[in-house]
Amino acid sequence: MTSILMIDDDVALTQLVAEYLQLDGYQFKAVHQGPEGLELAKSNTFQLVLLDIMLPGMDGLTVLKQLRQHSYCPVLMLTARGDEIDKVVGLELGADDYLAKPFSPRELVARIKAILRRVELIQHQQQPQLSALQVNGLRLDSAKRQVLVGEQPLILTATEYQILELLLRHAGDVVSKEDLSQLALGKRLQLYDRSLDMHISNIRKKIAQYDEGEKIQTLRGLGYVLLEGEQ
Amino acid sequence: MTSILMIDDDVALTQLVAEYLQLDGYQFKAVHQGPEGLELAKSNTFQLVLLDIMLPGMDGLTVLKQLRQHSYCPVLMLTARGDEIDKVVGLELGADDYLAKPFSPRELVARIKAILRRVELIQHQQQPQLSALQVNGLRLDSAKRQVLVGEQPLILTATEYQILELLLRHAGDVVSKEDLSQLALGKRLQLYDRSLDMHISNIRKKIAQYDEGEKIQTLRGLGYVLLEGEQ
DNA sequence: AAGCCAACGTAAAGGTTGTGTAAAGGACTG
DNA sequence: CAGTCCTTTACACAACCTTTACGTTGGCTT
Repeated sequence: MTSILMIDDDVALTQLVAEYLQLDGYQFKAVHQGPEGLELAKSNTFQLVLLDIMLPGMDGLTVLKQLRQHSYCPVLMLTARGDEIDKVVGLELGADDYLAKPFSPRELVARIKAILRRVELIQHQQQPQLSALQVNGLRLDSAKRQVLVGEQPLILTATEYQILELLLRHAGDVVSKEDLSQLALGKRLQLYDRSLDMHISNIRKKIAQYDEGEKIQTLRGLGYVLLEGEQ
Repeated sequence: MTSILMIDDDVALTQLVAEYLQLDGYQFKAVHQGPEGLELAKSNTFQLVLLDIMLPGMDGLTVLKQLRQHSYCPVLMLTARGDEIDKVVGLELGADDYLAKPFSPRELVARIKAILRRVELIQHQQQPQLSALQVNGLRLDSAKRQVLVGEQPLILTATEYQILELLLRHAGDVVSKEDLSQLALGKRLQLYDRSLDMHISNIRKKIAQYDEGEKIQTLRGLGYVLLEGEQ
């Protein structure tokens, strides 16, 4: 059961959000004070925290900063309209996303799901027993931070390795460009941002030096898949 | 019991609509002021809202915009004749349909039923326990966003997949072209719009590569059904 | 039964959008 | 300040969706 904590002094808003998230099957709890929220968040019993920036008593950014000293728990910041600066600061402090008020419940749920899906990707990523795995002629050696094509080690940059590792660890699954960008490049995918495409292109080129077969398949509009050779 | 809220300052009209909808077995309530209607709509006790664009006090579009920040509740906009622009704006703000005044009760009821049916389709769609299902030689793997014919995976475009998934999830039921267009293509079905027909044609062609049997049956004037093999 | 017409099937053309990639531009490092 | 890496720019291309056009089908009228 996924539990979500909301820290916001707007009681009416928290009640509204409570309704929607409970409809979607989430466990939900709201508190209206910064310090109280911080304590609860630190307890690590919630999979996600919705955090308002404007809070009486203790600023949302302060809460975030202190929380990050204890916990990686994903945080979605809620900001009043036009707090551009706060957004930037929040993301730098380690917020996972931000959402400007007023927001639609639809949008909120979509953002929450996106974050949780990404967290799952990361956790899947970190399973140590999969430190070495082999797919379709590619061998990942995450201890050495290296990928082999056949016997040939690829000379990858740090970013290229991260992207390829992510794809390898989810071989057969579609990984969205949004997720790849956030997890490997550490930034939201912007319109007309082509850098991820370039990395993919470069990775393909390096693999193709040793193996002509198609490894990374493009799914237009969806993302990329690392093809498994045969089932 | 399905409850419908009508927000319209024309008292005579609301009484008329009340009669018809109650005859059809709907719970009905009318209010004549924007703010009051907004409060009621936000309470989520109604399955559908009929919303007049011309309202004293608070504009119907404003009501809609504010409602959408709190609720998914379906909205059918009522517009005075010739408010073409309003229609467009309303649909962009998230109205589900519009109906020009004066309208016949018969038409109103038809539109209401269409919207409610679509909402049910979507809800049915979202049931996660049905992530994998098999019908008549077709297997849906929604985790991988893939459909298999026998063992062969189909190479579908995003749109084709959406259409086929919708049909598969309602196998044995007729799905209207209007619904398919709105849910898979994201637009109302226009007169002489043949793009949905083309998608169906292409899907059939792709399935037929591996299985000659008739999967998608046309019901002239009604829509399409994904045939279940045997009962 | 013939004829009409609207709905549908689909090939081909048209237009739009996302992606591939070379090359140039920045940013950082030692 | 040279080298490495990441990003941006620019253009080409391919995939995709839609439109057009014409043929076919099925229901309805006369």
